[in-house]
Amino acid sequence: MKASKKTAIEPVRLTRDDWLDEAFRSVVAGGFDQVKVLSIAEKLKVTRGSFYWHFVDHADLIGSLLMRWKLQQLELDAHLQANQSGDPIKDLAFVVDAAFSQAGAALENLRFEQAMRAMSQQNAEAAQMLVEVDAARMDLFQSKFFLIVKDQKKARDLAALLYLAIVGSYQALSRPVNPPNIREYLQGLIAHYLVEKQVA
Amino acid sequence: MKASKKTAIEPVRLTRDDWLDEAFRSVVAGGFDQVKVLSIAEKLKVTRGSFYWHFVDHADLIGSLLMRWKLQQLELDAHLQANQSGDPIKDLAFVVDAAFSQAGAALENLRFEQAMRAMSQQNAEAAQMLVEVDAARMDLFQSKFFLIVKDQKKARDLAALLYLAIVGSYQALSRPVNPPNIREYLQGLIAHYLVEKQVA
DNA sequence: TTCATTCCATACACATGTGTATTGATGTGT
DNA sequence: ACACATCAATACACATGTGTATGGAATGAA
Repeated sequence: MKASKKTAIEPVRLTRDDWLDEAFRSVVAGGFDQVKVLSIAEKLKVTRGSFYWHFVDHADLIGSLLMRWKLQQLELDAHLQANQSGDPIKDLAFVVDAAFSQAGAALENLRFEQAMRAMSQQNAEAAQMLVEVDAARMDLFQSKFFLIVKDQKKARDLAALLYLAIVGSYQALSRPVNPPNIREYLQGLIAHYLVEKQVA
Repeated sequence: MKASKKTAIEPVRLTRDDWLDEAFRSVVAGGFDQVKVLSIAEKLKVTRGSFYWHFVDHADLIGSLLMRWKLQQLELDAHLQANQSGDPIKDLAFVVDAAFSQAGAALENLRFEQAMRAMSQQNAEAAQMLVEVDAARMDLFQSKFFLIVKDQKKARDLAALLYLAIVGSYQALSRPVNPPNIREYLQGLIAHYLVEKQVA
């Protein structure tokens, strides 16, 4: 009975990713301004001595968090772009579905992105990453619409309208203007108000 | 030479609104988390002794700021609703124009609203005010569209699409997906992609 | 002038946050 | 067993922020 203390909470050694995960949750809960080394340490049940071994400073944590998010989003976009079916309208519906499927299981990603957009005014690094991610998503939308309307300008217009509406719905989550069935809602708009009238 | 020091900056007594104005600028610059009594006092060239005379505490400042914004926005909405021309399409263009005219002279209002949406997750008071303001704006949009499409559901759909796109463009300001001529851009979308196809 | 009101300065106590330096504990290979 | 590397605790210095208590200067009314 001298070896392990047999505590219910095993005192595992933390990794850099453990800190990033917990920091992510802090951003989701209260924005980037609430990412405090001290409070995260408490949630991880360690002291700040651990943090300053895994990270050089606070800026290191934020920067790593941003980079991880960006790579994640670009990978997701590439994955969607690879999964092409024959029907562009079906693809668009699937993309919109993917954009909101995050809201189901983990709407944490939406909260994080909202926090990033709020911070992008002061943080040039975050602003730059949003530019990249937005551009990648827009290109995907545009490519789908192009297969329908056969016109790059029209395709870009429709892509911008749809994408801005999605971003807007991220901001207005659970409000009257943003019904719970926003996903089917936008998909209906694609089918009826945008696409059908165009091909007609 | 014993009376006034003849300093270039006259040492005026501040009002409660002076503090609110400066706090507003702080929100625009760095979000609600950057609204610090100390930093605002420096900008006003006074000490915090002044603040705690005009306000009971920090929460009092934030609450008053939110209330002032809400009343301002609802008044603006009512004003737009009163100025009805005969042509609903012209009215819609004017409303969109008004939504972005703020971005010209003072895009401060957009920054403030963005900060409010970011904070609305943690601040129930801010969330409630956004609900009211969003609803008022939506009603205005819907009433205009109804005069065109003569159908409440369709009108609400189109109003939601346009409003969410506007909110989205607030978030993506000065990014590739949001061209500088976003105003004419959306107005063109109204005229061609939405309205024309509907009445046809 | 006198006096009270209005507005601000100053000093204090307290809390929370970062960052560094040092020590301590827990493996892991040899 | 030993040495070494890995990870975390502790203690310290420092900065920034809120809130309170109290004194002081300017303004207006009597």
